[in-house]
Amino acid sequence: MTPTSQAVSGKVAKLNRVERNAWTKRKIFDAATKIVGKHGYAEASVARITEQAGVAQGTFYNHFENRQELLDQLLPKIGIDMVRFIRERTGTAQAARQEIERFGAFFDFIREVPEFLRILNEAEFFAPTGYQKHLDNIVTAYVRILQRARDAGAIEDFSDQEFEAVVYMLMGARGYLSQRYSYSGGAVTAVPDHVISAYQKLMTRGLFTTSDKGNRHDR
Amino acid sequence: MTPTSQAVSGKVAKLNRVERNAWTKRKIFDAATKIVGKHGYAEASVARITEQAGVAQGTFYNHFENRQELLDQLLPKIGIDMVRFIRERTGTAQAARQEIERFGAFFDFIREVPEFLRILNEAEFFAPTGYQKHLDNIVTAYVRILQRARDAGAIEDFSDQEFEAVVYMLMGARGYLSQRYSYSGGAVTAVPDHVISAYQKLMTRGLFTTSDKGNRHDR
Amino acid sequence: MTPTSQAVSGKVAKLNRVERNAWTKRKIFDAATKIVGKHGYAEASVARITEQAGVAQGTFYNHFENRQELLDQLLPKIGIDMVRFIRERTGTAQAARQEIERFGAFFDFIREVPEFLRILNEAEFFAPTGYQKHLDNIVTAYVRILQRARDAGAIEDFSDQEFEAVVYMLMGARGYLSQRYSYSGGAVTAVPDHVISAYQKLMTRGLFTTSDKGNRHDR
Amino acid sequence: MTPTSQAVSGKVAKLNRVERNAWTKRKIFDAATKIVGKHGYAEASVARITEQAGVAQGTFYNHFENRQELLDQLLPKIGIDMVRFIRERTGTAQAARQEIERFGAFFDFIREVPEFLRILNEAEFFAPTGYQKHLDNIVTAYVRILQRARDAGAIEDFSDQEFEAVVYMLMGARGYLSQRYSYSGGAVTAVPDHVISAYQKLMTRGLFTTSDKGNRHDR
DNA sequence: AATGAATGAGACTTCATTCAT
DNA sequence: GATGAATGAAGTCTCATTCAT
Repeated sequence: MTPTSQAVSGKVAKLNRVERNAWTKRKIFDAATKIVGKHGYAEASVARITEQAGVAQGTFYNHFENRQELLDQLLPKIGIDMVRFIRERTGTAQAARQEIERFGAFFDFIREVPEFLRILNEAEFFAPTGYQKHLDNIVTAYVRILQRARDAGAIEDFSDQEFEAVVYMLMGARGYLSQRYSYSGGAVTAVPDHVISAYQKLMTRGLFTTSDKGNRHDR
Repeated sequence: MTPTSQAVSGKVAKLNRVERNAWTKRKIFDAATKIVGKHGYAEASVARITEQAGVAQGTFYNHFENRQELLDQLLPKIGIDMVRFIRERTGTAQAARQEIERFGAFFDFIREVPEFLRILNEAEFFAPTGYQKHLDNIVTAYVRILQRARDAGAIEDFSDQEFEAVVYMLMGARGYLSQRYSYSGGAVTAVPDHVISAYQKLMTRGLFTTSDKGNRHDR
Repeated sequence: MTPTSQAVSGKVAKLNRVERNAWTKRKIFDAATKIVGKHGYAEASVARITEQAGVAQGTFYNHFENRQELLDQLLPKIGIDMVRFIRERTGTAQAARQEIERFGAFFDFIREVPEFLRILNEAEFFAPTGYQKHLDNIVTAYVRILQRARDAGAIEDFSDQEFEAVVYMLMGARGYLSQRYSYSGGAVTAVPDHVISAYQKLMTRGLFTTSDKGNRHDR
Repeated sequence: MTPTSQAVSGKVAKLNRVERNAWTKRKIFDAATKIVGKHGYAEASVARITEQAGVAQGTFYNHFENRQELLDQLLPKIGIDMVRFIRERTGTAQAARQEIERFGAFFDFIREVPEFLRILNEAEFFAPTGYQKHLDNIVTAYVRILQRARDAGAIEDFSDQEFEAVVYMLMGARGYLSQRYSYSGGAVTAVPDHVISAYQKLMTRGLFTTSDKGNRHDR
């Protein structure tokens, strides 16, 4: 389902009780990810999820308190995968360059896990609790990144409070851009170059010091 | 309901047929705006809307083909009010300053029409047709503003395609910021100063030339 | 609509009150015939009929007590046209031959007035009063025909009561045959020859004396 | 409900899951038969059927895809009962005599299963799929009977194609006769003798060879 | 006589959740 | 723990008819 969670690929011969239990729960979870990712939360009825998972409807309630509980776990789970994915693809270059790398990695992740975009975008309304949890995760991590860049002198003149607002703007920008530019004819596509360059100009100039002198006009 | 459309404040003694018709449609429309704004699209059943409007359920279908048609009209309608509202509050200062004025006016509008935020945010899923229409309206208008600023020399180095991406980023930034900072304890509040300053720094430096020299450090 | 009722083909310049009244009623009637014939009684809502007729819904109730009243007039009206149509196509040959002519003329009428079949078949449930009226018309006329044939010696051995039963059988046979053999690919088609020959054998031998001697083996 | 399916006469103490399931489905089916038979398809709303069956509306959809699916099963199911019923009452006499037996048995069946007539007659419009299935069943079986009679020399001069038309005529005759003569004052009654004699004369003389010599005038 | 907006009952269907087996 | 039938509330939409203009 996600790059880091290799799909369970078949019934293993012998499982103890705990393993069987976890395995069933996992089947349901993966089924939900698949369905929400492809058809949206609204289509993710318990009937449909359990059918996809190959278990009975009643089984669902042995593993989750209710439908909402599962739905609220979806985004934070994948969100963590995303953070790890992006971190792994961010080098040790200048702060401004790193930000562009993160931006690109975000779109790479969308193509890697096509379910993510839909789960992210709809979560706000269909899984508000999970959405909030995800946002908190991202904001916390991102603000820390900005703080470090400020400590390193790559950012000046922004307070911690302003950093939070900046992170929301970055997330908003990515969210809207991904919706506009990640799809084409039903398929998930790479983001166009002019979008990357626009982001680069706006955010690099806006956020980072140009004491990485000269770079500004090189681009 | 909206700043420019003063609420019909009571049954006028005599209305001809056309007026009565329009008045009923308006009652339904306003009821829907109120309900979606307060409780979201999902709660905006025809039963609830017509009850709020004080008409029978069947009456709804004399004025709208179906529930979705009404829902899809909500956002574009208010969106136009918003554009007008912002335009009226934008002066003739430098382009960068105007952008900050627009940003502030956007948040003023949210407080003026508290329904807007929810209608905007949920429209993407519950009224996709209307959402798209609204986006098109905004992008068209906004790109034109940016082009004029470029013509005036206030923006350099951005192509038309990049402008479109920029507008999506601006909209995304506002959308996420408004969700984070416009509410407090259930009530709609003014956006904090540090959010405005963060936006100002990021966008002014990122988008506009500082050939309005020196200004950069004045702020 | 029917062969004998030439469609009113346009607004005549000046009509007095009575004529205008009749003209409106006629428009509604024709619209109903068209709709029921093409889409069935179930689809013939007052809204649809009046729309087709080009009048307002309320106008309907100036001319008909209610929807059912109109519906019940449809079949008897066309039924009379049918009787006349068949009579005109029945010669003065032997009684048995005349019956075959009537049978053929029935199918000719269906092709002439394609609305008839549907109106006839559905009337039993959607316009029972009209259906009964139509049946009575047909039975009365048909029994009289049979009686005359009996008087002429072409039929023996059937009582008046039996004649009524025979007429129901003839009508039933035609009804079922028309449903089975009058349509082909959506269009109304001529009835196949083997159907006519089957009818001819069954009814001629069954009903009429073969004192028209030898004929039986001629065919 | 039907002669061959004795009604389940009360909740049996212990039923396993499969049996309980079948029992519920059966309750719904029987309720529908009763309602359609007494009040017609149009009155057979899911609400009414489930109320009659003593189950919740939602339960209906655990057993039938939708309302139409059940409706379309009604006639073929009873139709099969009818065929069996008639076959059991048909002896080994001459072909012509057997046909009269079948005719009489048809009317006996109507009295045995009073729901049948209404279900049959309305099915054409309210359950066309089921109606077609029923017709096919009947035509197939009936044509075979006629073919065998022809093989035995009891019928001459009819082709297979003509047989099909004949069967439609027989069915039409029965259908119309049953509607006319099976009811009296709301109750289902035996068919009058003169109807039987009329059928006997028409069909015996029309269809069968009188090489069962002399018989013709014996009756 | 014509209009057409308003009415409101009632239809089918979906779905999260429960619970006996 | 797994099952899946049962539940019943709630949703959208249709339509014959009325009535003020």
